Amino acid sequence: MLYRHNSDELDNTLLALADPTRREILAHLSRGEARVTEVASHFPISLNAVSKHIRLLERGRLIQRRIQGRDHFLCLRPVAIVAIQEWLTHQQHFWQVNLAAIADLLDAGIPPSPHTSKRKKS
Amino acid sequence: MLYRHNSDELDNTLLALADPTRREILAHLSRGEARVTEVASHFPISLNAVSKHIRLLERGRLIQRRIQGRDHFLCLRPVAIVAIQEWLTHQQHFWQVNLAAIADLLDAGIPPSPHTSKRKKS
DNA sequence: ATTATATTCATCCAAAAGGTTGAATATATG
DNA sequence: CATATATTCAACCTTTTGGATGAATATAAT
Repeated sequence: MLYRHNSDELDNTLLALADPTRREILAHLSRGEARVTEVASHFPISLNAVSKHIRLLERGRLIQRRIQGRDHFLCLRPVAIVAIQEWLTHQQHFWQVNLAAIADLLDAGIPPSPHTSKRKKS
Repeated sequence: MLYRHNSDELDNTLLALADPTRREILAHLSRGEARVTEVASHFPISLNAVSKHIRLLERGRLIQRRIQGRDHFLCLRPVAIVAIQEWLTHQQHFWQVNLAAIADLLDAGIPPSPHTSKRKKS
């Protein structure tokens, strides 16, 4: 990625989501704000490991931190999710065109060639 | 991630999306299927690098490959996108509750405190 | 003032990502 | 056959992840 350092925001958001522990942290925070130690207590990994996950979630703009004394309260920050959904919706425009084309072929009785559709191996 | 190896599918899909080159590859494929070399010609990196990106996109179930002679034709595979959107929608249910709470506070004239949520920290 | 709690920082490690180059493997084409 | 093309495989390098542990820092409580 030496030749491209725009779109970092979406990168960071998607990367932060691409880990089951971090998604679980988000799920916990969806039930209300919590301190770092509270969050960490639900995971079999070290507090420090959770602290690192939280940093990545912040980098992805998925959570935010409010420091009060020695406690760091975390809460969700839904802005980034909207950005992802916008991107997905934009992509899906093309993808659904693709899907529609496949459906048309099937509808016309053309046998599904190995590429255009593997459609439900069901 | 020694303690958790379920949910790998979503992991692989999101990780595959968390790179601008790979998202550009998807954008190219959204305009129709293409061979590996055709895709690679649009990027300033080596063919091998693109080949690796393609492997990650396959692992994320975002594209599929049809081999015809020496040519490998790639096309989009929208299934995974649906999985992501389902996950996002499920999450957003909670997140929008959170947003609604913030909106309520603002509506009541409470100044936006840095943490955006003074809901029961009991 | 001392101790306990909450959190990060620093370091280390193994594995993976993202890139390179060079070789191998098919498959077309002359 | 010989050669060119399409693609992957195999190393290698550097940076980042995801984990661990131990030390540092800041704040709270006794």
